Amino acid sequence: MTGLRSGQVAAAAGVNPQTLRYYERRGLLPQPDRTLGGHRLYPAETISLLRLIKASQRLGFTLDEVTALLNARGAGMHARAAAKLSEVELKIAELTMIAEALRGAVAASCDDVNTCAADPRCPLPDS
Amino acid sequence: MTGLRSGQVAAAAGVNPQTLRYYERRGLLPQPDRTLGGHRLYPAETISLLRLIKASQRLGFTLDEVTALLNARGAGMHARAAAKLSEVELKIAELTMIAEALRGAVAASCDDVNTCAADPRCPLPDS
DNA sequence: TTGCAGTCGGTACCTGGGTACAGGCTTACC
DNA sequence: GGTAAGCCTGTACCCAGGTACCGACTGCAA
Repeated sequence: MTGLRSGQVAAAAGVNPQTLRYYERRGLLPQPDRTLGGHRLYPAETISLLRLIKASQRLGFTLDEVTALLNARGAGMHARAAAKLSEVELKIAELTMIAEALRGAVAASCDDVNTCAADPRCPLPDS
Repeated sequence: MTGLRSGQVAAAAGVNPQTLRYYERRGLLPQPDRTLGGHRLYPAETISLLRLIKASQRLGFTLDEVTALLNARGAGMHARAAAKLSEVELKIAELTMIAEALRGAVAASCDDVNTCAADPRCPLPDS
């Protein structure tokens, strides 16, 4: 009966204990062993798995995508990362345009949105 | 009793009619005049106001921020745009690092997340 | 053996930005 | 004046990704 309790795992991975049960329901975490009394006993790898999930989220994957990623093997994984890479590149391009527009708004001394929007030099409406 | 009906305004601004009432509740749109029967009558400016709201959203402002923006005058507006600009620039920087990590993952032939995450060359866990 | 922290399952709630539906009224056109 | 389209209010629901609360039970140490 060895293993980590949910609170320990959650603290080690920097996650709310409720989130463990949530991930289990979503199929991101395998069902752990239990004590005789029904308390969960996690293997130590769960902590790195959680960190992997969080890292993938930071890479812009949704939980559904992470689930697919965790079940993927071989070229599937490769293709998904490549697909996500082009998504991220697209997003960077969009944000770059947005930053341009904002720089324009700052430079144009766009002081009052209402009047500025009426001004043809205002970059807001077309962005 | 002149003015535009909600359906006309919504269609002209490319917005769902329900959204007009939602924005009114949120304080983004002023309360319009009404017909004797209680139907809303919008001034024509409402259409450009809606477009301005949508443009601001595309610039990354939340509806709460747009509300504040619409009520702001002078330097407040300027400062907010500048603040949002640095937020956007930060986000671009984050996404750029993420793209780097993904390129790494693709290049490293990171075929199976589980084994790859255990591999010290895998860029996923630290991102 | 007692006491208390930790955990259990189930359910409800949160944020943001809307969208959908129900049942009734108004407006416009023929 | 009939009829259909449009609009009214109010309420409920959607998405993702959790978080909070409840009353009951377990585990562990003193």
